[in-house]
Amino acid sequence: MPDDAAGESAAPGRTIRMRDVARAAGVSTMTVSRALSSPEKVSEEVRRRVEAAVSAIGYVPNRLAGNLSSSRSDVVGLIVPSLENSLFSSTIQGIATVLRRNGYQLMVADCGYSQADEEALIAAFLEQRVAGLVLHNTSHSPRAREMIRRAGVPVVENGTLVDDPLDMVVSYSNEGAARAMTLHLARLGYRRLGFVCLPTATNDRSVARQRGYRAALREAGLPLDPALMLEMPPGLGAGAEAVVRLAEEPGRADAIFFAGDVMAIGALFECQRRGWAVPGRVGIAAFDDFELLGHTVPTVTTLRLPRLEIGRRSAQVLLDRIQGRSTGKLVVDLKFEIIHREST
Amino acid sequence: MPDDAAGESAAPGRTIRMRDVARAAGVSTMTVSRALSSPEKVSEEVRRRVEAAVSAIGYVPNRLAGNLSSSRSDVVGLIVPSLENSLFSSTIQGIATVLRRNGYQLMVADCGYSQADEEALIAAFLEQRVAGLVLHNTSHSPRAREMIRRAGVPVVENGTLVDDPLDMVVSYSNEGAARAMTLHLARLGYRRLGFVCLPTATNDRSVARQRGYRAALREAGLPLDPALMLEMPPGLGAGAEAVVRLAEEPGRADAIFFAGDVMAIGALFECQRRGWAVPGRVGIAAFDDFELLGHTVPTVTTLRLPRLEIGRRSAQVLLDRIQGRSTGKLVVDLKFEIIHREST
DNA sequence: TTGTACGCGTTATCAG
DNA sequence: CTGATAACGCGTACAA
Repeated sequence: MPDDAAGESAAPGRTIRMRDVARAAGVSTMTVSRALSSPEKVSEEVRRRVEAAVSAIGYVPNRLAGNLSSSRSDVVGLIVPSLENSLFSSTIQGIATVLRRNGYQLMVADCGYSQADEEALIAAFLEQRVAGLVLHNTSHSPRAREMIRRAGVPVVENGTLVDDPLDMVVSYSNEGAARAMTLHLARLGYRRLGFVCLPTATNDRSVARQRGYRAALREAGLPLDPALMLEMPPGLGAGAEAVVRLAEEPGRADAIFFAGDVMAIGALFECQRRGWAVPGRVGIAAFDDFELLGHTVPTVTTLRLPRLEIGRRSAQVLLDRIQGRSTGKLVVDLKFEIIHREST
Repeated sequence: MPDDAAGESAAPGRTIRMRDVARAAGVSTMTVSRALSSPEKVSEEVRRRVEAAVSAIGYVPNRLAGNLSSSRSDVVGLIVPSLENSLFSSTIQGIATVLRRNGYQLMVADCGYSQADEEALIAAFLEQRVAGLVLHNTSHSPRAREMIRRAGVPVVENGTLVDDPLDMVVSYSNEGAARAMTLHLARLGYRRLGFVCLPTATNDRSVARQRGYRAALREAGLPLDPALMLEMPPGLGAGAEAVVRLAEEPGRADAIFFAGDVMAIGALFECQRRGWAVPGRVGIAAFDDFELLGHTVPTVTTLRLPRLEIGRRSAQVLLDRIQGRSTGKLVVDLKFEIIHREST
C-alpha cells in the first residue's frame, strides 16, 4: 500500500469513519474495532495493517458512538462550589490525573454554594451519561438525591465525612480537625480562643468545624463565649476585619482560630500593619495548608489536609465501582495533621 | 391518564428511553424530541402531555445519542498547563460560566507544560467530539496542529497573543505588559532593574515577558546586565532565593521585577525575614493580580491581568463560531493595567 | 481469528 | 402540527 500520507493535507471536510479504515486495511469494521480496543484479539499482521490505515487516513475514533453502542461511558463529572477557590484545585488535579491514567475524562462545573444549581448540574451531567460523579457538597436537594438514585451512577462525596452518604465518601473529618486544632491551642496555654468560620448557613464544612471547636472547648474546660465566635464571608479582607473585632480591646481573644479560606492570612497582614505582635499579642491558627503559610513572617500554625489525596482516592474508588471491582457504600477517612509553627 | 408517579421509587434498573415517554404521552418519539428541544414547534396541548410524562416517569434525555444523531456536540475541551495553579482558576471559571449559560459543558485536563501530553489530550478530546477547544499553551506539536486542522474544530488559544494562531486568540500581550512594568520602574528612578521569570525553555509566556523587559531597558536607555536576569522554577521558595541572589550584595539590583507565579510574594517574605526594607533597600514588582498582593505589608506593585475576562471572551468567541455567528481567524487583545503600590 | 446482523437512543428528512 | 423511516458510528452477540 503506497503511503505518502504522512504529511498529507486532507481538507477538514468529510468525517472519517471506521468503515473507511476497514476498507483501507481490507478487513471488516469489527476487526478494526478489535484492533483498536483489544489488539491482542487480532493477528499481528492485521493489527499492523489497521494501524497503518489509521494513521494513513488520520482516523479519529468516535467515542460518543462507541459509548452509545456499548452503553458505557468514559466521562466522570465533578461539581465543586467554586472553581476559583484554589483549595479545590489540588483535589481537581488529583481526580483528573487518576482518571486520565485510566482513560477517563473529567467534566467540571461549579455550583456556587447553591443547592439549586447543583441539582441542575447533576441533571446536565446525567444527560451526558457520566460514568460517575464526584460532589464536593454533602447536602443535596431531594430531587438531586432522587435523580442520582434512579440513574444508579456511582457517586463520591468529598467535602466532609457525612452521616448518611449518598454512596461513597472520601474525605477527612472537619469536626475532628477543628477539634484537634482547638485542643492544640488550649494545650499551648491560650484561654480565650476566638473562632472564625465561613457562613454556616450554606456550608456543611463550616457547621462541622464549629461543632469541633465547641466540643474541644468543653473537653478543655474552657467557657464558650459567643462574643469570641464570628461568621465571615471568604476573603482576606474578612480575616483582617475579624482579627480587629476579636482582638482590638485588650482582654479579648488571646488566640484566634480561622477555620476557613484565606482569612488567617488576611488577619496576619492586618496585625503586621498595626504592629501587633503575633503571637505576642494574639496567636493565629489557620485551617488550610496553603504553601504560603509556611513562608509568612511569622509562619502560621495550621492543619495539613489531604486535598490532593482526596482527589486521587475519590477517582480510585469511583473507578473501582465503575469497573466492577467493588460494590456498596464506602467511607474513606483520610488523615489530617497539625502543623505547629511560629504564629502560636 | 392516572398519574401517581410523582413520588415514585422505581428501581435504578432499566433505562428510560424517549419511546417510553412517547408511549406515556400517546405521541411519537419525534414529537417528544420536538417538545423538548423546540417546544414552539409543538401544540400547547401536546407539550403539556409530554412534560407531564417526562416528570412522571423520570426521563433523562441521552445527549450522547442526541449528539451522535445530530452530529453536533455540546462539550468544549480545555487544556491548561496545570490545574493546581490558581492563576488559571479564574479563566476556567469564566469559561465554565459562559458555556453553561449556553447549555454547553466543559471538559478539562492539564498537560503539565508538556507538548507531548498536550497532543495526547487534544487527541482524547477530539475522540470525544468536542465542539471546540480552548488551549492555554500557544506552541503545539506539529501532529497536534495537524489533528486540529483536520478535525476542523474551532480553537481558542489564550496564553499570550501569538503571531501565527491556530485559529482564534483571546489574551493580553505578555511582552507589552512586561515592557510597561519595566518602563514604569525606570520612570520611578530605579536604575538596576532585576528581572526574574519562569524557565523560558518550556514557557512561551516567559519568553515574551523577557522580550518586553529587554525592549523596555533599551527604550529607557538602561544597560542590559545579564547578572540581573534570573530564570527560576515556580514557587515561593524560588522567589526568596532570587531576591537574595540579586540584592544581597550592596550595589546589585535596586528593584526586582518578578515576572511570574508567586515569586514576588516569596521575595517579599524573605525581605521581611531579613529585615530588608521594601522598597527602601529593594523595590519589588509582581506580574499577576493575586488579591494577596493588595494586602501584604507593604502592598505590592503589580499588573492587573484580565484572567476572568479572558475566560469569558474565549467561551464567547468559541460559541459564536460553533453556532455559526462568526467565521475566520480572530485576535482579541484584552487590556492589562499597572497597579502601583507601596513596594516600589 | 474474522465477519454478519442488529441495536444503542436520538434527530433529520420528508410525507401527511 | 405530527409521524414513519432512515441514518449517526460504533460494539455486542453470535456464527463461521
